[in-house]
This record gives sequence, C-alpha cells and structure tokens, in this order.
Amino acid sequence: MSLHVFDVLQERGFIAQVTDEKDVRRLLDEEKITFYVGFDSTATSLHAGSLVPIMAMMHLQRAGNRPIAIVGGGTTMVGDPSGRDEMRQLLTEEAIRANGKAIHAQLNRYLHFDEEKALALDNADWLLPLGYVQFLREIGVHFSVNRMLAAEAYKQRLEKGLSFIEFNYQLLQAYDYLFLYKEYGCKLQMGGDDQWGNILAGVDLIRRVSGAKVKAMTFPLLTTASGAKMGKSATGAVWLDGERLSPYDFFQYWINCDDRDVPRFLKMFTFLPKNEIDRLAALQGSKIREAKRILAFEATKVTHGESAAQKAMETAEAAFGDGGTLEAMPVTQIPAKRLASGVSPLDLFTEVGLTSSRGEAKRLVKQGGMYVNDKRVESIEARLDEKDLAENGILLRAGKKKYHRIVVT
RNA sequence: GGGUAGGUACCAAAGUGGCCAAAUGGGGCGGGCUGUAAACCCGCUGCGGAAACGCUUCGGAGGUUCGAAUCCUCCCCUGCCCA
Repeated sequence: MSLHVFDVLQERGFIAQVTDEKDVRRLLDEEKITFYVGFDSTATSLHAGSLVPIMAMMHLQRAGNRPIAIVGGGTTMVGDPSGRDEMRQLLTEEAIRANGKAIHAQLNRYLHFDEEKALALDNADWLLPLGYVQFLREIGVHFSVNRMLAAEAYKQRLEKGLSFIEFNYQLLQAYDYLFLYKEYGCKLQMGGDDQWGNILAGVDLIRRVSGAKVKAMTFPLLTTASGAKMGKSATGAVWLDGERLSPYDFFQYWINCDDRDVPRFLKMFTFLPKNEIDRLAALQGSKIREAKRILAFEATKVTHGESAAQKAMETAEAAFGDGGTLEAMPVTQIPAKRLASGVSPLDLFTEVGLTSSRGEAKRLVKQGGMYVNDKRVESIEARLDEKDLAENGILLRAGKKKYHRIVVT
C-alpha cells in the first residue's frame, strides 16, 4: 500500500501553501487529475531551482496524474513582477520561443510525454492572438485593481515602480489557468510560493467565470542554509543542461552543499525512500559526506541518468581521493604543435574557462591557487610544453575543486 | 504636462574638477584551518602588461578644461509630489 501522493509531497517538503488541504487530498483520491506548472522562458535551460517543481510533477505523474508543463512564451513577453525589485529585461519574441522549445526538450527527461501522459504547451499560442479590448471585457472585468494593489507581491514594486505591462502579468497567468481548465480540465496549478498571488488570481477567475472550484498549491522558495538563492553556484547558475554545466560539475554542486541543507535536499531532489533519508539525515560530523555523496549521485541520476552520475562520482572520487580515472572531468583538446611551442598556463586556464581573464589567472597564480598536474604554478611566466604531458593529458586545477583536463591531438 | 530627487563596478552605496580603476559593505575568488561542510582568519576582486605603464569604465551624445564620475548643453530612463 503506497503512501498518498499528497502525503509524499508534504513529507518531502514540497508544500508551502494549499488552497484547501482536505479538498485537494479528496480530489486526488477521486480522480487522476490534470495539473499544471508554468516555466519562464527566460533562458535556454532550467536550473537547479526548477528542480523543485519538476520533482513534484514527477511524484504526481508517478501517481497517475497528468502534468501540463507550460512554457511561458506569452507571459515571458510581459514579465512577472512578483518578487523582483525591478523590471525584467524584455526579451525578443524569437528568443522566448526558442527558450521555450529548449525547456520543453529538457523536461522530456523528467516527465513522460508519450501518449499524452503529460502535455507540453506554450501559452504564446493562446495569449498572443488575444484581442486587447475583448480581453479587457471578458477577463479584465473580473479583476479588482484595489485588491491587486493590496497584494503583497506588488508592495515592494509600488515603492520602486511598476510599469503597466508588468501589472498585467497576473491577468495573463490567471487566463492561462482558465484556458487550461476549459481546454484540458486542469484543476490544479502549482508554482513557487512567490506565485501564490498569481495562482490564486486564476482560481478566482475560474470561479467567477465558470463557478468551478479549482485548486492551487505552492512550493517553498528554497534558499540554501547560507541564504543564497537555490540554484546558484560559484560559477553561476546550476544549469540542468549538461552542455552548460557538465554532469560532473552538477554532481559537485550537491557534494559541496551546506551540511544543513542535506536532509532537505535528499527529500526534495532524490527519490530515496523516507527511511533511507532518515538514516542519512541522522549522520553526524564528517559522516555527512556519505550522505552528500548519495545526495549528489541520486540528484545527478535524475537529471543526467545513472551512467553519467556514476561517472561523475568516480571522477570526483578520483580527483579528491588518490588517483584513478578522470573520465567525466571536463576536457579540452589542443593541437600538439601548440604545446610544442610552449603554452602559457595563463592562457590555457582562461581558454578552458577556469579563469575568466588572464588577469584573473595571474591573480590565481600569485595567490597560489593554480595547479598543473597537481603541482602549484609558481610564476606567471611559466610555460607548458610536452614535458608536462602526462598519461592522461595535462591536469589543470584552479583552487581546490575546479579541474579541467587537456588532451593533445 | 509642472515641480523635485536620482541614474556609479555583479549588487547595494560613497565620491561632486587632478591624489579615482573609483571608499565601504555584500557577493565572488584564492590561501589557511577542516570533512570537497560550516564558522573563523588572511589576501584578491575592470582589461592588457613580467613590470613600468597603457587602455576601457561612472545612463547616452556632445562641449568647457592642461585635466571630468565630478562643470555646461541636449537626450534617454526611474522614484516622489502635483495635474
């Protein structure tokens, strides 16, 4: 007898707010529902923060429900002011479309879209053709400006400025929900807790237009124990796209997380059973590394697949343990003749992305953080040549944790 | 449309003719300690250069000046008050 999905979500910390817990629970008991989550089309890849809704969607789909993954081709045109203290930069329509496509492709790794077990839609399809006046008459009438202004989401923006385009965002998102309710019988919308206001606007709209009582649920907005926004790392965003962030680096992100985040992350970003998580969460001191290794492996497995996760783990162990394979480490090839004439490590580190400029590379050397084949580079005038070519190529390291391998062709 | 306060580096925020590549804080990076953790300590943090030094940057475009983030003109953007 398996646990109720709702309990699973709750127990794993996915639920911040729900319209009515009993109600939602009952709905999930009575039928296999269609629910939706919207994703912004602001980049070509989602990042670790989006894993929260994704994992929740996976749990629900596994329980037989049908997810709709909306990509915000229409809403991104407008820009959501919620939780931002200034206006987003507006992207071009083509860029937004392309981002949406990339995101859908990415979601395909997590959700089963075959046989319409999940739907991938772009709200540009129904939002863009809307006629302004008609929209105002049909949808706009149902919105009270007074109420919108009173909403928490706008408070901050009311002080710093809010343009009309952004003020409309909520109407569009509400309309999405209405549209999906009518077209697909969608009865639950989920999203980050900062979306609560927008989501409820949809719930209200549907009630006013059709009398139906649909549901809403939000996920907590994760911040790491050190206060940073989830999904950011040293080198930037923790992309889910292996091209933008290698599985190895993705793995490292989890391994390097704060101790205090481990139990929470295990619950949300892995499918490990509760009792296993409890065991790992109980570990103390340096034993926590064990929990982190499992967290990193499982999380990487979900996003990049088991074999990539395995490789990432082996690479990590090789890099931080003693010797071994270095396969999954990022690799760059350089022609042999370049090496023959001598290469400055400054250039190499920068080309490979370990440092962002020669200046930064120099700084790294001066501060003793640049290593080639595990030997500290002492001088910014050092050159590399064939003699530095080891069995596995040339191993570059910046600081303690960032590696890159050079192979010669 | 009128009045007024502003737009400075990743963010916040000083600077109001040379000593400014630009204080300070946050963030980030490196080193130390450690457990690839936290906390803490030290250092670094525009680009090029071994260095000297050069180059690009303070909303945008012009101008004044030996010299401008700082002064002037025009423009763009934002807040607040009034309409």
